[in-house]
Amino acid sequence: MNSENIPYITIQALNRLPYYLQYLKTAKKNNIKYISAAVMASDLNLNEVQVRKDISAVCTTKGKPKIGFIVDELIDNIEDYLGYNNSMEAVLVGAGNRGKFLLADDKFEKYGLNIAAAFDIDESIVGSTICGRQVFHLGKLKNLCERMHIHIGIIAVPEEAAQNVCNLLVSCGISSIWNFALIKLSVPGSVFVQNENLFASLSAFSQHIRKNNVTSKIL
Amino acid sequence: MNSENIPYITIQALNRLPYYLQYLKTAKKNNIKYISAAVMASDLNLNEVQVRKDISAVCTTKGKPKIGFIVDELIDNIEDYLGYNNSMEAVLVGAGNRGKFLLADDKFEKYGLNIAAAFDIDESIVGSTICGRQVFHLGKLKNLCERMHIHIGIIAVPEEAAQNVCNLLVSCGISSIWNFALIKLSVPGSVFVQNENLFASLSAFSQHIRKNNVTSKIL
DNA sequence: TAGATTGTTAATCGATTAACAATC
DNA sequence: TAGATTGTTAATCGATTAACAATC
Repeated sequence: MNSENIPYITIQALNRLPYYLQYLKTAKKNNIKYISAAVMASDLNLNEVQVRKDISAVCTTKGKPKIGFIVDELIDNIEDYLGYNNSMEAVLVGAGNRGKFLLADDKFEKYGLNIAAAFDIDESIVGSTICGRQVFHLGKLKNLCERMHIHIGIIAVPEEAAQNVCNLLVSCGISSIWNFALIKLSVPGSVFVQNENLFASLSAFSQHIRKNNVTSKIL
Repeated sequence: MNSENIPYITIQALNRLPYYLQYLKTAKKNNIKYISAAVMASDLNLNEVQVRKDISAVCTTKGKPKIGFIVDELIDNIEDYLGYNNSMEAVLVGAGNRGKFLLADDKFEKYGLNIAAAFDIDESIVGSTICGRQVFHLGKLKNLCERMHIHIGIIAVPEEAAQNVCNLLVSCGISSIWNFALIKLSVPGSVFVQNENLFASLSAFSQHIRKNNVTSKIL
């Protein structure tokens, strides 16, 4: 599938794809060859029509009445869509607590994001190797980005430093930024920023627990 | 604010709260005492009415025409809502790559989630201390949960192990689970599960970049 | 054939945005 | 007072769900 043909789907649908993929791979391991949208929906606690719509938006394979979808083809199609076979090179700024888990979890690489190198200014980290990636001083960022033609940057520094790091990345030719700091970055119009909020889900979790007074109910 | 009075708000609004909070704290540092919804909305790239609705859902403080809201009061109200002053004790299962960053980032504690201890079965990790928290063998889970009256569990193990760990947590009296594995856990009706999908945002990021052919445009 | 399952069009539901009256 | 800003009611927009015809 070339990138011109990738249809845009909603963020919500995109969020469901990793669950479909994990589910289908488990099914495959259990030697299941065919699967219906109804079964997937029920196992994943989703609406049946939603599953069918998501599949038809992302997959070229068609389901067959009475049979369903071919598990192998669904897996291939979703992996294609998510870019498994289309790895992107990125640099990570901030190799402290926030950034380290990006280097550690190999799922990120499987999802098509390959972190070429990490950068920091903390002398106690600079020069070390984390999960096979070297940590360089921030001063070396420009040289490496240009030499390796990297145009994706990940910001995993404290909020106070994020805008400055962002400016530096932009000056190094970075055109897409994945931002883990909780601020709205100012960037030129040509630069794309995707914000990540690690605390969103924690807030929802906390709210539910407090609301239901879970602790005091149990005690 | 006691937990009976916490109004439910939408997930979307909840996701915006951490941004409001970070923004307001920065404003406070810059000695800004009053702020209008319009200014907040513009700085955070949000709709003005949305900001006002979120504030009125979460805060007891009222804005004043021509003046706006008192920054200090907004901060206090949002922190109360998010449970800063209402810490919950939790156990973490899986102190490998996935789990470590939860121990490392002190923001989680600030958001009201205090991880009392971590558990694993990997003998190379068991017995070590990560960011001040001891890593115990999974066999000691029940004893600790009961002794410390802990009812919140975090699952940060591989997908294959997640359901078993979940069952174990439930048998230890855990009633709320924050699940980082990409599977739908089977739990008794009384147990609450919040799923976290670290790859959702990465998928959206990848989609945008591929769609826009950013790399090839630049090269 | 009968019936299970797909794929799509129409209806519903919920969140966001617009319009506007109230108020300092 | 005039005008900036709030808070709320109504309109819009978009995602989810329901209904149903097509098909193996």
